[in-house]
This record gives sequence, structure tokens and C-alpha cells, in this order.
Amino acid sequence: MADFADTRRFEPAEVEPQVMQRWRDSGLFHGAAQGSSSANYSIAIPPPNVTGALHMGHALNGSIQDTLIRFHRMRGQNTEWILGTDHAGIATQIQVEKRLIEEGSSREELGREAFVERVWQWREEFGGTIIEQLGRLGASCDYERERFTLDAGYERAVRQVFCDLYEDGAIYRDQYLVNWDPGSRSAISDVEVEEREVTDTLFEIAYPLTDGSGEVVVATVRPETMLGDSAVAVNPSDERFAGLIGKRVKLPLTDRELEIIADDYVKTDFGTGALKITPAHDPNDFEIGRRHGLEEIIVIGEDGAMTELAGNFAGLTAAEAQVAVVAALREQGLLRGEEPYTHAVPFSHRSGERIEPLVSLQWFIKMDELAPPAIEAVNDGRVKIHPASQSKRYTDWLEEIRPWCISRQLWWGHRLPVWYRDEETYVGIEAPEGDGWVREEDVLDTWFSSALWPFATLGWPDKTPEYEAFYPTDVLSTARDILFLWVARMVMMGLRFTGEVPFSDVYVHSVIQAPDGRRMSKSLGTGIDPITEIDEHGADAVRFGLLAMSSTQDVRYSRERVEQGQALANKLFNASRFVLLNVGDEVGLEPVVGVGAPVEDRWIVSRLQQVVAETTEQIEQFEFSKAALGLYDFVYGELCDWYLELIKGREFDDQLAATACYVLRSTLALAHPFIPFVTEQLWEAVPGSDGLLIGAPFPLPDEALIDPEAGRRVGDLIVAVTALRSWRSGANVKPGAQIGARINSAALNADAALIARLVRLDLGVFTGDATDSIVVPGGTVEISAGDAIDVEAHRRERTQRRSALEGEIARAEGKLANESFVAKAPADLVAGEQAKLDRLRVELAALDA
RNA sequence: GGGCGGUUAGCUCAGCUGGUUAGAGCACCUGCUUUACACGCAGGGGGUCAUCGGUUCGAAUCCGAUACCGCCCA
Repeated sequence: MADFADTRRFEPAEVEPQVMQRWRDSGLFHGAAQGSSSANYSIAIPPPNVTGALHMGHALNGSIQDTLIRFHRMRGQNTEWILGTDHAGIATQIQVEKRLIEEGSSREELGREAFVERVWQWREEFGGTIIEQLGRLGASCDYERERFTLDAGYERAVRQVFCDLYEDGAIYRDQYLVNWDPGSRSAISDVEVEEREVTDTLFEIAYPLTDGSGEVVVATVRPETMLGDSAVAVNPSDERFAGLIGKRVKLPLTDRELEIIADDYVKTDFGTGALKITPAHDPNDFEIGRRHGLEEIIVIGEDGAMTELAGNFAGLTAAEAQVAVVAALREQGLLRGEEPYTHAVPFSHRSGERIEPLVSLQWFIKMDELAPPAIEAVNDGRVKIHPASQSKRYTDWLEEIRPWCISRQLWWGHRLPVWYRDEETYVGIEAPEGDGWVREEDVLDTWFSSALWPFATLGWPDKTPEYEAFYPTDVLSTARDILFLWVARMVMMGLRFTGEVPFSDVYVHSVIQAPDGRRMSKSLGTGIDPITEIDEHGADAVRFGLLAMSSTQDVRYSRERVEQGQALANKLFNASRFVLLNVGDEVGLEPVVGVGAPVEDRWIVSRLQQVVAETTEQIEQFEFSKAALGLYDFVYGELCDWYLELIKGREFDDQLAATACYVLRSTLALAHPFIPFVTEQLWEAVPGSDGLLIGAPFPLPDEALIDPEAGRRVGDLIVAVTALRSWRSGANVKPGAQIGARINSAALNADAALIARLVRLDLGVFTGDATDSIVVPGGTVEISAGDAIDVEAHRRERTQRRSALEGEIARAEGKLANESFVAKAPADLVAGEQAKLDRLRVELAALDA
């Protein structure tokens, strides 16, 4: 412990590593695998990407989860914060591939086995970064039970789930249109796609009717896909084409003919009103094609090049083919128009390349059986989403869910437990017996394994002690964008495989934006590194700041809030210092607040009970911002500004020492879940503390210590002192000057000495000639020190005050003169208005006296 | 195109089951080596609560419209 006499400031950088080490050594981060999950408290961290580094979202989410975990641990529950990382298929594979390319190699050159080995090496070397960074934040997760979504045990859970769903008939293989990412050469999910505005050229192309009676003109931004057209569609209500439905056209550049079909999807006011249908290369065309049983002709391959089916254009890239097709059409005189066209185009969030929609053979999970129970779980309250407004987004998404494409053409990930031999397909946890079996090359979507996180981390499908003790978990805290991607899938998988919801509460936190309102991102250069912020302001400050600035909507990063947290840590440090420099090593453990105890002791102990009750409720309601700011208000606005100032005039006897240390210990314990480092350090130094604060009980409010009379008295005292200080300031009285005064107020008599000390009044030298009179609760304070007053300043102040009072009086009089108000407003409100008016009139009269 | 959210002090945000003199942090002004803290203390200035209309005795708060900003879905 630092020597308090010499240290005037809290130094986070010195304290944090030592305190973190004491916590780790205590073993309290590691929940005991015993007891029931209903009695225990557990949170599964949303596993960060193993390639990742801590960003503000992680820091906020870590602060939230740690506050919850520490709160419940202090409340005596056996707690477990399940920690680990996600193998992040595409992101990790790309990361390692980049290195190989730098080395002049490639994954193809290495071969699958050596490549995967290389990724594991990479993970060994760099995969621990984000876990270490969480430690800097003070996160009290279970570092001993760290899990990885590719662990051997985890892999077994994944295979089990795959096989069970396959046996259910929920997993199947099909030709389907997927979002093909040419960059990562894999299918990716809808949520990994982002739409961007792009200006393309809209080409109009003539398709001649086979009966020679004319032509149909279609509009498209992808002329090269016409080689895969299998129909032309028009809206059935479109008069322009009424006679053409059922007729045939010749598809230019090929020797094929297409039928003109009718489908409601076609918009009559877009383009020419006639739509070329390419089922294998456009999502909408795919739907129409399936409705009409059209052929799916694949003309663009997975390598982004035109296939054999593209005839003369085979081998060209899609872009080259577009140029060639347009040229050929122009030559044949079939190009009817071209104009710039701006529209939203899908791009891969992973590789940044433009998505090529194409039909390929993929594995899918049907959602028909899985989604309804997950909707039900939220509707009936087994899973509560906070804030509740997010529930609708969750259920809306699940209600419209489509089959989930789970195969990815990657090497890094869970390889599907599927084997082929000629026409046979085998699905099983272990490889099939016999020769000639070839294993499926594809791996599973990373989210497939992540969806099992809350139970696969605990040893499922075995009923391990960890599983029994901590599943289902209690809370899942996450950002909004993960609500579908992950939360919904966890609920579906949890219900299907464990029969229980994986958590009872979902807390959806703010997204922290850059101070200018843009997204925080590395590529934009708008990111702020939480570790830098911790280095500069301390982990407590960053935690407090993030919690204080967060809300139910997105917020801009506010360094001022972090600095507020830093100030709070320092304030607590110095408040403790003040008490500790005045008490000995041995103090009584209970506050002394019975009859006859000083009013300020009774008051602060009473207020503490109320603040503890409020903070407890706010944590339970996930109102972290209110809790953090409420704590700040208590420490600054009550403990330091008033209580510590009020006791400065007293001798630190045993009673005061016991009470002050009790208040200090309770405040440190109350603040610990939010700002753990400074509170832990101070706890050790306060007499009466036992063991580490992280393992100490959270304060329980004691009704018996709530003291309304003390509350009224100190409340009046504060109003009086504030009024008198304001008067002194307005009258330009020298700060040090003692002013002769007499207090005429029954409400304040008992506490006159305290008031006199705080305002530097000399109650003994009142001359009897009042030079001024100040309204205070229950009466007035008369002042008799004319010399000390700056007459000019005083007059200005009074003039200003008078006009303010007159304005308020007029307003109150107006209200009370309004018959409707008196008749219709609640009686106590009217009475309150009258009382206010009376008070204001008294004050105005005193001003004029 | 559909849905949701926002617009309150110079900045970042609370308040929004209708009734307070509309708050906080930071910034700003004045004063202060006051028996912990200048990462401090005391006092103070600053807001027609986006705009327009409605409901009501009473609207930052409820309803409708408009403008601008943002997010999600198609």
C-alpha cells in the first residue's frame, strides 16, 4: 500500500498490475463446478474473433459483463464468466493467406493439411492478444477455463449437432443460389454481405420473337448473364405484352429459344417492363425460376470465369465477358440503349469484393422446426431482451428466416462430418468403415459452432459438473448487430439440444461511435484504442466512462466521461486518504448513529442505505449509466462536499472513526463492480476490511438505518449554507471574513454551529442591527457586518434577485388565478403552488426590508 | 419501398407513466494555497427543449404533419 501521507493522487498504472495479480491469485475468477445453475450466476462472453484486438465495443461489453459478474460474486453467488475465442473461419484464413503470399507462397502450394497446421501456429502466436487485453480492463473472467471453438471437445459437440440435425432431416444438401464471394472463394451468409451504391450501365437488349413478328426489349446491368437466361418474364397485367405471353424469343448469341412467361414480380415501370430471367445468377430470378420450374444454367463458375455453357465466351472473366457480349450485340444491331444506373450492389464484408450470386451445391439447415420455439421463448418471457424494443427486431427476423446455408469453401474450420463413395453419402460422428470414402471438403459456417457456445464450452454433450453448475447461463450481453447473427441462433440451438433457453436475459448495449458521429473503424481511421485510453486514464476511468456514456441508443465516444471516471477514482482515493490520516488501525465495525449521535453521521449512513438500494436496482435493471452516474453524485455531492466537510470540525473519536470507516468501506464495496482497481487498493488500507474486496459482500440496505429526521435537518442545512454562500459571493464578502449573524429559524437551531462554521458566521458578535436578512428554511439569517459588504455588488445582486422573484411570483399568481387550474388540477399540486407563492413572497419581503 | 430511432446549454448526453425555477459532465466567467483532493473548493453565466399544428387547466414529455440526421430490412 502506498504511503498515504505522501501520495496525493491515485496512480492507476502502478496499482493495476499488482491488484490484477492479487485477484488472479485469489482463485475467485474460477467458479466452482458445483451447485445448480439456478443458484449460480454465469455469463458466456460473446467469443471475440481470435484474430481480433480489443476495440471500444469489446471494452464496453467487457465493462458491462464484469460489472454484473462482480456484483453477483459479491452477493455471494458462485459465478462463472466463460471466456474464449471464436476461430473465425474466413477472417483467420485470410489473415494467414496474406502472410503466405508475402512469403511468396500460397495455401494451394502448402496443401490443406500443412495450411491448417500453419493456422494453428499462427493462433498459438497471436491468438491470445484480445484475452490479455481483457485483463487490462480488469475483466474477472475465468482465464483457467478459456475455450476455443475448434477445441477437440468443442469439435465433438459440433459433430454431434450436425449428425442429429441430419437425422432429423433438418440438414440437407441442395443446389441453391448463394452469395459467392470471389475474394475468399466461398459462399458467405446474408449477414456477411453489405450493400453499396454503385453506378453501372443499364443495357437494353432486343430479343427477336421467333415468329418474326417483332422483338422484346429487356433491360439489364449484367448483359453477360444473358447467356444463362432461361425465360423472359413480364407482368401479367401489363397491356404492352398481353399478346406475347406464351410466345417464344430467340436468345441472341446462342442457339437457344426462351418462353415469355408472366410473373407478378416484374415491375411494369422499371426498365422496359420485360425482365430476362437468369435463375443461376440472380436471387430474384432464382425465385421466379423455381416458381416456374425453369432450368438453372450456370454460366459463371466459382472462379469468376465463364463456364463451358457460355459457349464462345467460355474462359473469359465475367467482366471481360460483359465487354465482349455488349460488343457482339452491338455488332448484331441488338443493343437498343445504354444509360448510367445507380443501384445497391452486394459486396463481401470479408474480402470487399462484389458478390457473385450463383447456384452451387451447398449444405443447408431448414429453419421450419428450429425458429418457432425461439420466437416463442422471447414471446413468453423465458428470454427477456433489454431494452424490450429490440424484441420485435428479433422476432421479425426469425419469422422471415430462410434456410441457412452452412457450408463454406474454406480450409480453416469444422470440416463437415460427411463422406462420399460413388453415389453413397455417409454422415456420422466418426468416419465410416471400409475403403473408398472421401470426406467432404467444405467446413461449417463459423456461426454454426458459435451457436453452441453457451453449452459446448461447458462440456456438452456430456453432463459435466461444469454444465450442471453453469448452464443455462444468466445473461448474454451484446451489440445490436449480433442479435440475429448470433443470439437468435444460440436460442434455437440451445432449445433444440438442451431443451432450455441458453440465457434468461439478453442485454443489447450501445454502439460507441467516433466523437464526430462516424463509425469507429480502423479503415476510416476513426478508431480509438481502449488500451491507449487505459494507459492514459486508468482502467477504472475507461470502465466508468463507457458505462456512463452508454444508453439504449448509439452514442459518441466521450473522453470527458472517461475523465469524469478518472476524477472519481482520484476523489475516492483522497476521501479515503482524509479518513485514513485521521483514524488509527483499530476501529469499531458498526456505525454509531443512535439517539444523540451527530446529525451528519445519521444522515450519511441513512443516505448510504438509499444509494445502495438504488444502485442495486439499477444494476439488476441493466441501467448501468444511471448506476455509475448515481455513484458519482453520491461520492461528490454528498460524501465529499458535505459529509467530510461537516466532520472536519470534529475530533476523530472512536465513534466518528467507526462511522467514517463504515461509510468508506460501504462506498468502496458499492463502487467496486464499476471501478474495481481503485476500490480494491483502498479497501486494503481501510480499518475493518477483511480479505480482498472482490470477495467481500456487496452492501445490503438496512431499513433501520434510514433516518428521515436527519435527512430533513441536513437537507435544510444544505439549503441554508448554499443560500448564505451565494449571498456572500454576491455581496463580494472576503472569503476569509467572519460575519456577525443571528439565525432565526427553529428548523436550523440545532445545527447552527455547523452552519456557522461552513459559512464563516460569527454567531457571538451579532450587534442587533441587521444590515441584511437572508431567507433560509424555517426563517431567516440576519447579518450585521456592514463593513465587509461590497455595497455596489450587493445592490446589483439584490436587484437581480428581486426581478427573478417577481417573475416567479407572477407566474405562480397566474396559475392560481386560473379557475380551470384550481378546479381541475390535483389538490396537492394546487396547495404546493400556494405554498411556493407564500415562500416567494416572504423572500421578496425580506429582500425589501 | 417498408420499419425503427434521433433532433434538449458551445460539445457529449440525461429527463419523455404530462405539473420541478428543464439537469449532468466537459468547456466558459469570478473568487479561493479553506486541517483529503487544483484530476480540487465556492459562487455564477448560458437553453423560445428542430419546425408547424392539435389534445389539455397545464406539453421537452401525448397525437398529427414537415425538415434534417442515423440504423435495420427489402
